[in-house]
Amino acid sequence: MSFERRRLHAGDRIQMAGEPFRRLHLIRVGAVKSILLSSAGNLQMAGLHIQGDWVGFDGLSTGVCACDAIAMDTSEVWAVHYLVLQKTAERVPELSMALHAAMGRQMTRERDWRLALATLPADARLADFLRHWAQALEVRDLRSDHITLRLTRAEIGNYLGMTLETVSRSFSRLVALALISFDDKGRRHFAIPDVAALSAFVESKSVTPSPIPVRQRC
Amino acid sequence: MSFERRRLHAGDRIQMAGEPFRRLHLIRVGAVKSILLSSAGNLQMAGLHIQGDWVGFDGLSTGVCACDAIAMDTSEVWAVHYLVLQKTAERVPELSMALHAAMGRQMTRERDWRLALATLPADARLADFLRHWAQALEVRDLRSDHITLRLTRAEIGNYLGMTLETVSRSFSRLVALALISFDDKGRRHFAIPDVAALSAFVESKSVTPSPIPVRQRC
DNA sequence: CGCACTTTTGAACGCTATCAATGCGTGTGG
DNA sequence: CCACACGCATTGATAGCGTTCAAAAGTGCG
Repeated sequence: MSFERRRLHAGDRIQMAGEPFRRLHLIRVGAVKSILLSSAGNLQMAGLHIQGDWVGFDGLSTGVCACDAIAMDTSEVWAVHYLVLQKTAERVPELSMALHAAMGRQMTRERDWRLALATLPADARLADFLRHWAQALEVRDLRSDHITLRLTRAEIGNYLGMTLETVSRSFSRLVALALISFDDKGRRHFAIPDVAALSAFVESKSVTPSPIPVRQRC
Repeated sequence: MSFERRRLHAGDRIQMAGEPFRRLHLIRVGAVKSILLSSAGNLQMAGLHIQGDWVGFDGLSTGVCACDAIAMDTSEVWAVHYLVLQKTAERVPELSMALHAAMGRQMTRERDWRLALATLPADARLADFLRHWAQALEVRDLRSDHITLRLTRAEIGNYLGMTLETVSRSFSRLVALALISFDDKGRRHFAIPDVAALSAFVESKSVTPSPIPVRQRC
């Protein structure tokens, strides 16, 4: 099976909304964001992907790429034609199952984010976002102590469903609580001194609107 | 490949959180809800599935079922062992690709819901929910004029990220706007006189917090 | 009929959006 | 080199939407 290895710079586009779906991309190095053009004509953050994630599943069902995918940093991705991957997977069950597992992971993550949006107030939502980002880096053996987020406040807010002002305020409050600290290098570089404390903060702020009674009527 | 055909009554459980992942379920008739036990010990609506949807993808990545899946109504599901499905898919590419397409659809839907939570106010969120539900029924050639939602206000609110009081108020406002109307049979039966009007309402209320400037810096 | 659960509606509070002004960092041209 | 402009980030004041607390009405079932 032939992977095409591509090196990318920040801003390079991996796929474009509207083009026919042919390839999947496995991210090896760096980070990629998916941008979706909403019906209202606005750009929306559709997803964030880093090392080990696949990009392109959005075209599987319709045959057309649904979103732009743009490198956020100097990156390396492996592109593979879906049909080739499919053919190979027929002979290599492990590959097929690994692909399924990757898709399952992505579904789970997407669902968890939906739940986070539904249950967390602004501060906790940002904290949860930063925590997951740090954890994702850690799992991949990347340095997770000093983190650089190559996103504007507007993009973060768009992803988290809050205004850029609220993002900024939440950052300030998290700093005030010493749950994060900004680097000298600018307001996009920060550190998480105590991940456990950050997690505890998220948990403590989690509220369930309309808790479902355990005593199920159905 | 052997599907096991199962008939279910409201409240019957298809899978249980924590049990080892072995089977996927294809819903043929009826509707199923997925319930997740959150870290705070609360029950959360994880997903809603109807005819044509697969249930069980949540176990793909970890090997363990993440949520309970419970029939909301008299239903029929086809259960299939994942490993058997996998073996069969090696011989039948169409099956493999259909499965991928189904997973892609589910991912897209999950992402769309996340965006809806991020951009729609309460009334529009409920309207969008009802609209999608009606459309899902219509696509499957089920009657979509008079709809029965076998969910409590608390469950709807939990799914949409709002309190049950707000759900109730939003229902009332949608009725006042004549975008929906309650049936005589109770407050869980309703009709959508004009789907287009409902869609227009959702669109009109859609606001993008922190719009991303089209002029991308990256 | 009475009880438990669900739904509706009201009033007050709090969180987040909105509008607005200021500060910061970078690149450009005088 | 500095002034300036531009985009991004921060912070403040105010308003609005949704939550919270509370009470009452509707629904289903033994």
